[in-house]
Amino acid sequence: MTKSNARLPRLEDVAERAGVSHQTVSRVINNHPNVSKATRERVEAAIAELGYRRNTAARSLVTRRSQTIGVLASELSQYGPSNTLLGVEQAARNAGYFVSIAALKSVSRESIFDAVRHFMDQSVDGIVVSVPHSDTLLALADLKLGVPVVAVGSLGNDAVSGAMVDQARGAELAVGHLIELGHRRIGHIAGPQDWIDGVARAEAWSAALRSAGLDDDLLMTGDWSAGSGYEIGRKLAAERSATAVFVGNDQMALGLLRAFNEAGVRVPDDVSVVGFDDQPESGYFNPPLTTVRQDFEELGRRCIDIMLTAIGDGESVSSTVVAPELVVRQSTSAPA
Amino acid sequence: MTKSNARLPRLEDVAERAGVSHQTVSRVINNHPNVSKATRERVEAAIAELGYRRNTAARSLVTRRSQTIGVLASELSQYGPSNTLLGVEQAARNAGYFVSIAALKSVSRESIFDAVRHFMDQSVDGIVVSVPHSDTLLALADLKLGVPVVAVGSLGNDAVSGAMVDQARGAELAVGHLIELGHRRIGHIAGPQDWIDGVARAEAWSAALRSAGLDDDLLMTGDWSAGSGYEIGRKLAAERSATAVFVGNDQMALGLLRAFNEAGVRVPDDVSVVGFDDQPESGYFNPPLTTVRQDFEELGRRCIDIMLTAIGDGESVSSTVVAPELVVRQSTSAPA
DNA sequence: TCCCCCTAAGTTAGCGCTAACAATTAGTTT
DNA sequence: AAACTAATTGTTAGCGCTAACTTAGGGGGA
Repeated sequence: MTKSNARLPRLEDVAERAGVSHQTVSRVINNHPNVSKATRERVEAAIAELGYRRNTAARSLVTRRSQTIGVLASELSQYGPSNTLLGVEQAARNAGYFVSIAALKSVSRESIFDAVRHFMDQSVDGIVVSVPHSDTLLALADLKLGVPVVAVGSLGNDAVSGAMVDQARGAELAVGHLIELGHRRIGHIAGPQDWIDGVARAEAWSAALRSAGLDDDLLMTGDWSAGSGYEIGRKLAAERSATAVFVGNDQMALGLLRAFNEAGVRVPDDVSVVGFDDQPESGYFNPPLTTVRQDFEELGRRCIDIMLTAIGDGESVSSTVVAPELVVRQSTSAPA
Repeated sequence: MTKSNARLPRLEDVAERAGVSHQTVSRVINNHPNVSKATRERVEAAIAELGYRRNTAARSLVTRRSQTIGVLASELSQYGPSNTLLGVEQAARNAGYFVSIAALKSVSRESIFDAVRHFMDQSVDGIVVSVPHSDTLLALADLKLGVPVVAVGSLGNDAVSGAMVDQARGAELAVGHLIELGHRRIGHIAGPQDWIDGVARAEAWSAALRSAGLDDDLLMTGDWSAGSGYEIGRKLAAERSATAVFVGNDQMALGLLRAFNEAGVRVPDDVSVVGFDDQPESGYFNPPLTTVRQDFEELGRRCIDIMLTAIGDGESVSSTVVAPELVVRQSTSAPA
């Protein structure tokens, strides 16, 4: 780790010091069998003494693997995606991989291809795609990259494998909670319908209502932002059509809460609100938000599990569906 | 981009097709002078026809540069750090660099060394450190890595260069605004005092008060979380010592707002509150939060500017201090 | 005992690229 | 036109590593 002007030690140097051939050293660092215990120890000592570290470029050149996983991500400034990245990075680094990142400011075919080209230039061993737009996956499936692609939040898409939080279950939990409290008119503020999760939650909301014999006509669509939740909240406050709202994420719920507060609609007395995500702040909203918790880090870890399997470098994967959890706080109660 | 079982084309193949030597092709892709226009065009055509892409590993092996910048980051799930990463990634990719990331779950000497070792194994060309603890920089300065280190949020530390948002100016803006409104008892909820920004904001708050002839005795310390803001808010609500509070970040401000609301303290009628960061949600707090905006992406971009200069690959840098901006919303007013 | 086989090493040949040097051509200058 | 210079292109030698092959020693079965 200390800087020095002298050349860094290489296999040859270690070999010389240990009195073996460079190939034997290579065998030791790659855990090949057929190295006697005595030599192995001698080599390991030499490695430690010289502070030898393998040259990644040379290794990549000959193995044609970079030990690097590319993460293609968008919306990185948001809670979910950034935590997924955290999980991915942690698991990948633990497994000895480098994590290269390409963040998309805007999601378009062009920007995706750009990022993918970037990764191919780096000859990544695999690409984790954390871009929650449904058409992204299709675009990528078309590409036939020659390396495994694992997607965050995609099952049901045969072209690309991935891990996901069970969105349907989460929505069920939220809606079920409201129904149990006695609500009969339950609206939904959905996320954009070109987002996988946006669609999944809206569908599950609708299914849960119908299977309880309730109407699913109170559907509105926002863009995940607090601002859009606020706008919709103003309308909702004027109409007073629902006694409860299941909101697609916590940020829109925050906007909704703000609009209700301004309009004198009391939460939960007049209207109950359930969010989705459970960001760290949600417990301090006004009132503290009942919401559905997603374990994004776990999601990221699972993606790497799948990736390692695909690369042929890990155990087979147990499950690719992460269970969500309902967190009840003070934004829900029985209807008046 | 299409997968094929055949070997990818290499310099040699392009050379053959263009009827030149492989070295000439190398000259073209590296923009060397002394290549005639005619040959350059011929080579470029051959490159396009074959879909040639340079092999990074081979190049790295001989140049001893990886075209990779390592980003050592912590607190990535938060708004500021994740947006800084965004700016870094964008600028680095634009400049033709790969971005490798190591996220720290906990900040300790051990975890930092681990991450640095990881980067050295990858032979990154430089390391951007986005870890806001003051002792991190010291630890890194000790290390003498042999590659440039650029820190996010550090001036005044001679050992490591970096870009920063002008924290003092930001605090001045916030406190100045409160003083102008007529407040005389202005408290501060500081961030942890082992964070560079936490210290800087607290000091500037204190300085601004004193230069206006006011007392700076109402200082409390949180941990940046909404929870800590909430706890402090409960105390503050009971004491009623301040007519205005300058809070170290927006999340703590959210907790404070929640505590005040519970305790029946009206904002801004009873107490004015100013935050710091301007997260996208802050405009939808209850009430919408007056706060100091930081341009994190710009901060990240500046870091890469500095890095490129250090690597010897970019123009010299104009300024390394990013100006913050006061955003006035509804959480501040003249004292009763 | 001899032969076969298995283990533990060593040797050789690139991976695809760039830097350094060598060679050729064209363009001046005297 | 000879002799020099500058511009352009080609040739050679690795960068540090691993895969594939080769060789040198034992141990066991006939």
